[in-house]
Amino acid sequence: MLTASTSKPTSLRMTPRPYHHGDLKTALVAAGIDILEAQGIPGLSLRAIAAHCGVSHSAPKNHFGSLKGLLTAIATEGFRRHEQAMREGLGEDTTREQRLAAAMHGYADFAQANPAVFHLMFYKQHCDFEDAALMEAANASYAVLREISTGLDWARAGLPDSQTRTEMMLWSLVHGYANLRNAGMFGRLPEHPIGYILPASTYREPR
Amino acid sequence: MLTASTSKPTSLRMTPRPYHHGDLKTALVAAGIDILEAQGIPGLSLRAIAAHCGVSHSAPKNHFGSLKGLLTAIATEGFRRHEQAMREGLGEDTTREQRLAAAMHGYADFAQANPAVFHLMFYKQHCDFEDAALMEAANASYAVLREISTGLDWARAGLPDSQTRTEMMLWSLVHGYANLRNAGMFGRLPEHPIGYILPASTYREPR
DNA sequence: CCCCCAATGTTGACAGTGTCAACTTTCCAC
DNA sequence: GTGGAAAGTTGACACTGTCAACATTGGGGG
Repeated sequence: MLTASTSKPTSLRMTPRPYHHGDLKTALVAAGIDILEAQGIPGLSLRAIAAHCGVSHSAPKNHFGSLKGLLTAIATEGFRRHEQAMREGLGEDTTREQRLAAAMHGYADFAQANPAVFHLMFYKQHCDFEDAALMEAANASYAVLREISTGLDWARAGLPDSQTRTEMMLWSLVHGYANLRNAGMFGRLPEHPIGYILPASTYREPR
Repeated sequence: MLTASTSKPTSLRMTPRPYHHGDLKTALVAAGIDILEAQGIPGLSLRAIAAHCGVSHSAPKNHFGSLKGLLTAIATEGFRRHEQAMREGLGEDTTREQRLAAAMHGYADFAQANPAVFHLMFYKQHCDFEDAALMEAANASYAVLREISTGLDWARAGLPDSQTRTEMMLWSLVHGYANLRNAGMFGRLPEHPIGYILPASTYREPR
């Protein structure tokens, strides 16, 4: 049997799909995110991602070891974009409360726009939370909320760790809101943006 | 090769595993919950559940149609237990704020004690949220929080739907707290029970 | 009382999955 | 140049959910 074309080695300048991809690692993560948001986790498979990159089903193993490794890399990229989404609404000239509200909106909006990636980012069974890069990206994302809430105190007075409790409260609030909304749990309730259920001093009109 | 025993048809009174199980549907859900909490979602498979009940790999299809159907049934049972967990701490003689705090503790404790089932209950990709039984169980669970928060108002004044906003805020807060704690996101923060980050009037000392 | 039929379980097959071992191709450092 | 490591391919394996065809059981109408 003769292979029809693509048999010419390097004669013409047509770059006939080189044996080595060039930047397969990045391409796999990007393809994974695309498939994830298009078809959800059930449609995401190592083989589908590999095929999407025009590469054999076993190629990803060289870069990520296992499916969990690839999912961890996807979640890491997700945290980077998540952090970016939170920082985008942050003007330097606004009050601390307004900055906090903007970050909360960024948090919730990202979750709504990228539900599958967002879910992956916080699901232990799929990602390796021992991974250094993932931890770094996750901490960088949390640091946004942490920085902005510094000095604020909504937690009850008279208890220690007021700063920590404020962070936990705000994080829980926005994270639960994002999850419940993505799950459709607010379906029969009137629509209320995250700003409507934030503590009073962080309120701002939704855009 | 001879099968050792269980070859006698019906001679002795030993009930040699009758062809029909009797209550397979319930047994499958119970086995599913057990496997789910022991090995997480990756260990949960139709075939494993069937084997756990001593039944062929295809028997569940008669009762649930597909894997999604079985997972939906598991989630439904999860919501029933979830509601029960919330109601357990509710004494009739305490104040409304104390009752609310008790329900919040029940919510968070259930999530911590049954992380895999809890996760399943709020994940659209796995469950069929059109299922009538699931919806009924989920609404019954939400009704606890709804009943108890009636008349309370922590959301900002001057905006409409204060009751709805109060429900959304409390639900988001406890749901996010449960999820983040289960995901290990509070790992490096000091431990704070849900009572510590509830709005001031619902505070009670943790048991 | 008996027989038929619907409900319940079983068996075997199929396509699809992640993982691994053995192999080939390419590129880079010495 | 050349040897070895990195990158990609191929084929196999066990496992999964789903389906069609079949076997078994038990209950309700003749």
